[in-house]
Amino acid sequence: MTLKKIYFFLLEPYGPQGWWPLLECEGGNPTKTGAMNGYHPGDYSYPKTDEQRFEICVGAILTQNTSWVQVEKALQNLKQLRALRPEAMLKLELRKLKQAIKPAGYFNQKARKIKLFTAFYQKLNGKIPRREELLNVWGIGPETADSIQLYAYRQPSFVIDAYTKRIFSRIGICRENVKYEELQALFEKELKPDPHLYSEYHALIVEHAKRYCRKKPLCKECPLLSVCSFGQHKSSIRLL
DNA sequence: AACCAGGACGTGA
DNA sequence: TCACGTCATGGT
Repeated sequence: MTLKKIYFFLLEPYGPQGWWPLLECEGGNPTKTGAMNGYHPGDYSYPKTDEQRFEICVGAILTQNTSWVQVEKALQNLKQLRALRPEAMLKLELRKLKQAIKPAGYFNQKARKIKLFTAFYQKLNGKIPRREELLNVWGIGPETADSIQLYAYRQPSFVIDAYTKRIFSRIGICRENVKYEELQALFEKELKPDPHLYSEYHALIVEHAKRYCRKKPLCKECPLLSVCSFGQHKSSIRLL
């Protein structure tokens, strides 16, 4: 009940976020960050094509510990090179790949990760990968695996990230060093396994963390002020 | 001019 | 298991 209530507390002020952002989609909205056209609020029917699915996977790797604006630039470069398809990506010279994704940082590691993932992706031949399979690919950790599951394949895996831990530990629901699978299990227990709900919730969490629940939080006008125990003495509603 | 961003891996205790 | 160092660019 608590987690579902918080969901609506976020949805009301922010509205549907239109994740996962794509380079382009019909009737998409401009990003808040860059000049892309890929947010599609309220439309959960993406990816519509296999190219979009692959683009989401690559974006999920590129955005590891990196802001999305930088990832947009990298994706644009890859698009320019026509490399946002598995076959082309595997053929692309390693140094050209590194050059293209340089804006997103960690380009040595990420180039290798993308190559390895692409080989894995191609072997799937359209099948949906299991979470364990994804985790066995070098460079795919829990968050990236769940992002791919949820946004590329519409599987009900709840994505946990640093923002999720920050927000929900401040609220008082968990501690700040809660383990990934532990917090994920809580969300997946409290919420029905609906990919639309999971997608929207995670996107809202990111938006909320950027707007109010920053490192230095802006608690004054926070929409969650009434349910948050941060900096207060009110009894916490700790579930973990 | 530090600090941070939609993490993951390798290492040594 | 776990804490810590490393990877790298660009925006604020």
